[in-house]
Amino acid sequence: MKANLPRRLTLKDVAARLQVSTATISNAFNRPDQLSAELRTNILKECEDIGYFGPNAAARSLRTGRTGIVGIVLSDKLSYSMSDPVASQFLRGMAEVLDAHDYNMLLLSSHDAEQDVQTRMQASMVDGFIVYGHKPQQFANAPWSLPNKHTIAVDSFIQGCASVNVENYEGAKEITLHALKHKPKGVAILGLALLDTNRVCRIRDDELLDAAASISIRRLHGYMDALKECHYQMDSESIWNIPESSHKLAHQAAREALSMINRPELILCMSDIIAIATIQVAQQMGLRVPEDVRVVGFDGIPESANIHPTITTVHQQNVEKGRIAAELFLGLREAKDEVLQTELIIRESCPE
Amino acid sequence: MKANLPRRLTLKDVAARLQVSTATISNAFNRPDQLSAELRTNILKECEDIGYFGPNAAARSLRTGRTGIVGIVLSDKLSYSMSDPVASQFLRGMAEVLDAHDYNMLLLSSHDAEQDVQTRMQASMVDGFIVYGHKPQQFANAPWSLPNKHTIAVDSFIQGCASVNVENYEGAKEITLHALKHKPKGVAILGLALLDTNRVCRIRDDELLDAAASISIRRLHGYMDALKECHYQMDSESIWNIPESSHKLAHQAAREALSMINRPELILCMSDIIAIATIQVAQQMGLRVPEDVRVVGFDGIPESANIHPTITTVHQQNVEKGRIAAELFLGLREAKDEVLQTELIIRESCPE
DNA sequence: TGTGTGCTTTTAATCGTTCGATTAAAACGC
DNA sequence: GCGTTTTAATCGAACGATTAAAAGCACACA
Repeated sequence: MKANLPRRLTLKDVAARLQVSTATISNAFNRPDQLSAELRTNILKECEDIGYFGPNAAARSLRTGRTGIVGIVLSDKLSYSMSDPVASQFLRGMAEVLDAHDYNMLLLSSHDAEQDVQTRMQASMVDGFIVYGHKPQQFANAPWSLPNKHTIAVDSFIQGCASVNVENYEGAKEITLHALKHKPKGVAILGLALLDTNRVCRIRDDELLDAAASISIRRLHGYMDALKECHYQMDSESIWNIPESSHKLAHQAAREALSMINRPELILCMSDIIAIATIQVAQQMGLRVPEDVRVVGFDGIPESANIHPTITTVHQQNVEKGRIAAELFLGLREAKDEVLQTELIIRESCPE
Repeated sequence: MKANLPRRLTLKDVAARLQVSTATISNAFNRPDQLSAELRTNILKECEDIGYFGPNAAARSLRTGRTGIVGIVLSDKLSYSMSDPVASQFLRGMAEVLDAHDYNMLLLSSHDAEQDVQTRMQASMVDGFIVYGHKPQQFANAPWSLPNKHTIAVDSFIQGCASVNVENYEGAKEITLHALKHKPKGVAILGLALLDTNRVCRIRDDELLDAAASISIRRLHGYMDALKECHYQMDSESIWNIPESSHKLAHQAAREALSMINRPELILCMSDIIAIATIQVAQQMGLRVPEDVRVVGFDGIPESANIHPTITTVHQQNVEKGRIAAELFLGLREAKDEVLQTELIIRESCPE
């Protein structure tokens, strides 16, 4: 079935047909100024006629040394649940800028095979990488060194690479200070991906150290410091770990938290998804939000303003984060560690 | 800053260092059986030492004619809102299979520039395409003809390409027949992307013809035929178009529908996202679901089982859809038009 | 001595472009 | 009509790998 295919057309074929050199055809596509307009029109017309769609990408890439592709490295979990609105916004911002500069995105999930990832990355046809939402330990060990392929870290730091982060610590601290004004009786924390496990569980303080670089830990520190400042004492009994931002898992944790003998009057959630799930659970249990229990989120996804009660949260500029990551990648802005400000948004789930 | 870079390493460098031919190095990576284990170990060690990560992808691709990349063509809207759980599941299924066969995914959004899309596709470094969620008219005009790059259509048909679809018509008809058993007084339909517009609006019958190939239209026909069988008469006053599956837009349409003078007692929603939004609006208006108004969805996303009331819906196997698309692409199954069965799931929002 | 047999390694011909250098032709200034 | 610059098209060497086919080699068997 393949035998009778007419072999892929090349520059040479077009050149032969038109009795000009291959270089001229190439120029017709890449440097319109190098040949007369008339000839160029002819060439393009001939190409269309015989079905030549333009220079072969692999050959061009070999010759020029660039691919026009950026590898998006997503953590295992993320790539399997792009439904995360936060990731989605980030992707949108990134796509916007990359699109405008004729870059395409190659999805690379940073698989289980941890060791393997550098090799797979190097083997892929890209000009560089934007690494998003990875486990910090994955890249932490060695200074980053894929020659000729520069890398941007997002929501994390990689040795020797520019990065984009948000004020996770500051945002978490600010919203906590806000929420504590009302002097809630007890406080619970529903954390996101604090541990390297797949189950919802409570957390012991000593388990946290190794993940010290992750955004979740920084948020946690923000919570804790605010609590300390207000003379609250947290026992680790009141901190949950939710492995990923899914409604189901968040429901489970929320139910546990709200079923404690001393039911907390404030629940600090590390994402809006978790906050939404928590409010749902509370309502199912006949609790009023915010009267009986106050809930705050993190991220500021659109949905947080659409449900009832609307959610008090820390807004982060995800789209902008994506744009900046792309611009850093493209060299459109000075390579350094960018930190985006967050904004406290006070809504119904935890008013003044 | 670039001057002192030690130039990228090649097969040749390794070969020179080890005093063997480049062919041997190549074989060390690609055909372990072609050389002695001992030599191979040496080679691999040397590569690691000097920092050679394996054959250059572009060169390999030029030589072999394949890239190991599949282009995922997403409609404009989709690529900007991957948060759609349906797309997310589909992607997961696809990624699973492709991953296992060492294929990577290149994201191509089928941009505004309609005409341009074929050219962009041909110019990209991929072995072929999986086209998902595109506007049918985009590919309808010409028979598909990118030489040597085969294409799989998902949730649609493209002339001359294998495809994966689900029983949109059948599923829609079945759930409607179920819902009508209870003899609701009035029926409203909240449709998804029935028209090529960005606004929520009601629909005139005559506007529908041109989009006849889309999955939404097939669902609509399912609804309508079921209604007809049960001697219901729909005026176009009761059909809404929601341009994309977002909570916000769905809220708007639901509010309009539920504010009609003759409030419908059944609302047929073309996605679970829309159904969820509709239920929220109903509850805000003090209506009970299903007592005052029954609501059914489509898709069967996980969330539909987690909210209250749980949603009666048409489950479609999105993950499986992704797997099949990937397998068709890889030639792992016979190329033809696959149609996946749907399953009616009866839950609280529209019980028996 | 010759020759067949495995197993390793090398030879050498591509793959389809790009792009700096080069030449030929045309245009310009005086 | 002669030097000089501009413009347009060509030349030819890479780019970094893959892969049949050929060659080398050690050994055994007749």
